[in-house]
Amino acid sequence: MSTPATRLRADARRNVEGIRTAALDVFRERGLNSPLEEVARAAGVSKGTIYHRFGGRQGLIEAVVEELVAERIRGIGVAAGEIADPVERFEHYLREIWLLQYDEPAVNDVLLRALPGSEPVAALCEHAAETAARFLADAQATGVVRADVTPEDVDLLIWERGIIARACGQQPREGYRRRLEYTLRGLRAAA
Amino acid sequence: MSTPATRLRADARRNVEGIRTAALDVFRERGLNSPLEEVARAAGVSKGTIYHRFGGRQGLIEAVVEELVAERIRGIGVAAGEIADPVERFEHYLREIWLLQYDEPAVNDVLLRALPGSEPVAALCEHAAETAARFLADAQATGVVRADVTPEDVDLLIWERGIIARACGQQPREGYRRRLEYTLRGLRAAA
DNA sequence: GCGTTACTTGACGTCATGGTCAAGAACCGT
DNA sequence: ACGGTTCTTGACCATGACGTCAAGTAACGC
Repeated sequence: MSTPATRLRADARRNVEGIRTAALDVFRERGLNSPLEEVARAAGVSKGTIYHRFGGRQGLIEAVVEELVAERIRGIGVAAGEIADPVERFEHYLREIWLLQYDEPAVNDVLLRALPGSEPVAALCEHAAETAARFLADAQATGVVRADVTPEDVDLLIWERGIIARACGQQPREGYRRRLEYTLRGLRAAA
Repeated sequence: MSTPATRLRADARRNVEGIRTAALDVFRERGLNSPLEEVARAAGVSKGTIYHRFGGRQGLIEAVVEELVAERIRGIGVAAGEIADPVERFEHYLREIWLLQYDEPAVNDVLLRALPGSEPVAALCEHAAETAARFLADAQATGVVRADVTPEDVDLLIWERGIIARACGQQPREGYRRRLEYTLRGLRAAA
């Protein structure tokens, strides 16, 4: 949709942009399962137009996922990568991902792999999982993080947080954050 | 419904029992939000009958919640109460509740307070929360469990597990169990 | 300006769920 | 075995979502 083979008419271009913007808003607020009619209303078009322009929910998601979440997930990986201490790096990465899951419900719809068949989304998950695995291995090498934690455990801890954050509703961020630390602390080897 | 003012007709009594049994099955399998039509089918009656006999989902739940989960939740409290070591007692209680949440999806619908306005269900939650708080306080008194953990934290840790267990799907029990230990370990004070 | 074509609309069909109720079936006392 | 009463049924309405398409509207090229 970004560089169409045949140039779009002016109103169509306007609408595509409007829908993208509206989708960012609505998806941020309510997650990727929001009714498309909601997006349509916010964009001031009818839902038929969304189907025309994006082919349905999947296409729409793929059109906004980069701006919506991919950048931020990758940003966290990069920021963590700059931390020298492996344990701190690993824990910082996990903590930030977990907080992002709280702050952006849409992240969970991606991380929960709730969108089978979407190549860009799958790639994003893959990338996040690999980053986590790398950081985990480094952190375990120091002996501070338990050796019996598997990369799959980390994936699932992220998955679990996604489920929680999605259901979080009005839970205060501070308590959520504090409970993250319990799990993080539990990943360390006994002293 | 257990001791009706006016004696029920034979077919009605038969149906009430059939519906209760079917509800136990269906609720165990799919949680307390299963379509009532499902229960009706399993009981070999039509859904109208359920509305007649139990007044709707809420009434039906109240009619089975005792057998479905209350007994087991209380059982865990009692069993834990017999453990002498406060830390072990606290951890055992939490672990068993968490596992029950995995094993019986219906427990979560109760513990998640997803049934506003149901007195017996609310009482059950209350009881579980109080038990947990008591065990927590004892465990903290030994200095082994972090002093900054609040009873509300424990409530919410249980709540979080409920959300997770409910979404768990095909996740293997063993991994679920292992990840519980991370959190449990995280509740202990640093050594 | 005007015809052609791209674009948009919103009503429609569908599905899954919750809940209701008039009409018919089953039971029970006599 | 029959009448009155209790009980059950399943069609019915409502809601809220998805996805489609014929018909109407608006932009573009000339």
